[in-house]
Amino acid sequence: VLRESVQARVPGAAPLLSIGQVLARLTAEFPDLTPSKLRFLEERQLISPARTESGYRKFSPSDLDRLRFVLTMQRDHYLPPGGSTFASPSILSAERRMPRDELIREAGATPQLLNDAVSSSLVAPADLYGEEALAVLTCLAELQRSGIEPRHLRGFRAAAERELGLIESALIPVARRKDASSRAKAGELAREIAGQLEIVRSSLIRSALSRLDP
Amino acid sequence: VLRESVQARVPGAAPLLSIGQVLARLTAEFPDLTPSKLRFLEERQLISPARTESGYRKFSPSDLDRLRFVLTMQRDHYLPPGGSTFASPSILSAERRMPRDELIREAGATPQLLNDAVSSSLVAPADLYGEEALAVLTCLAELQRSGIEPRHLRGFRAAAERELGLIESALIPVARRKDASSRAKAGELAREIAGQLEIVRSSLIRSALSRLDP
DNA sequence: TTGCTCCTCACGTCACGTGAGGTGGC
DNA sequence: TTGCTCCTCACGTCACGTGAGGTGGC
Repeated sequence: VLRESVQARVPGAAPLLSIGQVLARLTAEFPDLTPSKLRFLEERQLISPARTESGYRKFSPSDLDRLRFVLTMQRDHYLPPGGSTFASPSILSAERRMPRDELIREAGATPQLLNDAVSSSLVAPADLYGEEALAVLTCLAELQRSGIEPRHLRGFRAAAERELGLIESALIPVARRKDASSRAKAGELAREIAGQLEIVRSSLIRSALSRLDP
Repeated sequence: VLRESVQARVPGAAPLLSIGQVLARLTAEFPDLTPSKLRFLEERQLISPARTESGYRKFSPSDLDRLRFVLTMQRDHYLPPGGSTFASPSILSAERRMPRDELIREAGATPQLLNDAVSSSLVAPADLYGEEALAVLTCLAELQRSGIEPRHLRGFRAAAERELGLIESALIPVARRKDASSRAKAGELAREIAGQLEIVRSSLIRSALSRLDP
C-alpha cells in the first residue's frame, strides 16, 4: 500500500481533517455516518484519504467532496451493489438510459401510448429515458389492456403537484436557512412526510378496494 | 410449531397460492421479492402462511394483504431495524384490535386528532380499531408535528374514491359474471391495477420531490 | 417415470458495528 | 502523565442469497 505523506501546514493551504472532524462536519447532512462506515468506504476504495506518518487518516477538501458525492449516491439509491463498477470512468452511467423506440419496445407499449403519457404529464419527454420512465410506461401499457388510458390518470399529476405544495409548506420553517446542513435536513424531512402521506393514501385505497369483494 | 392443515377446496372459497404463485403476482409491485425473502419474513414471523400436509406453504388472500403491507412498510423505511421489537405490541403485530383510547395513546395522537381524522374520512369510526387505523393515525400525528392537519388531506379520500371508480370500470367485463371464480379473478385484477396505479403515482411524486433540492 | 416446484439446513455475503488491544498528540 | 482520538484486526450481525440434498404433485 502506498502511503502519501501529509503536506506541511502552509498558511493559506486548505486544512486536512481527521476522521472525527469529518464526522462532525457531515453528520448533520448524513446522520448515519460513522467512523466504521468511513473506514469501510476506504476499504472499498470509494475514498482514498491521505495518511500521516503514524497512520492517521487525513481528509482534504476534495476528499470531502468525493465523500459527499458517494454518500448522496448511496442515500438516493443510485449506488449499484457491486463496487467494481466504480472502476469504470463515469460513475453517473450507473442508471440505464435508452432512446424513445427502445423505451417503447421494452415497456411493451406503442408510440401512441408514449405520446398520450407525455401529453397527460405522466412521463416527461426526453432524448434519453431512464428506468423510472420505463417502469411507468410498462405500467401504463398493462393498464391500457384493462381499458385504463393515460388521460384517465391526468388527475394523478395534479394530485402530485398539490402534494408537493403541501410538503413545501411544511418545510418552510426548515427551508428558510440556505446552508448545506439545513437543506439536507429539509430534503430528509420531505421524504419522511411523503412516506407518511403514502401510508395514509394506501390505507384509503386498500379500504376502498376491500368494499369491492368482501 | 403448529401446522394448520389446508382447508379443502370448496366452491366459492378463495384460492390458496403457492410461494411461486405469490411471487408471480407480486414481482411487478415489489421487484426484489424472492422465495428466500418470503421464507425469511416467515422466520421473522412477519407472515404466517398455512402449510399443506407435506409442508408446502399456502398463502391466503389475507396473507397476501399482510405481505403487501409489510413490504410497503419496508420499502418506505418504516420497518424498524431490530426484529426484537416485533415481540412487543407494535404496528405490525397481526390481528390486533384496540379501543379508541388505546388507539389514541399508541399513535401518540389526541382525541381531537382522531375526531378530525374521522370527520375528514381518513379513519373510519369503530368500536375496536385495527392495525391499519393505528398506522394511519400514527402518521397523522407525525404529520401534525409538521403542520399538516387531517383537513389538508380531505382530497385523499376523494382521490381514493375516484380511483376505485376507475378500477371498477376496468372490472366490468370480468365482474359481470357472479360465480366465485370470476369474483376471485376480479379481486385479483383489482389489486393488480391498484398496484400499477401506485407505481405511476409514486413516480410522479418522486419526480415532484426531486425538484425541491437539486 | 419425468420434470417441475417446493422443502430444510448449512453456509456465504454484503455493509457495516463492536470491542480488544495498542499507539499518537496536545 | 493524563485523557482523548485514532489505529488495526478479529469477530459479530442483519437481511437475505446460494447451493446441497431430498421430497411432493400433475
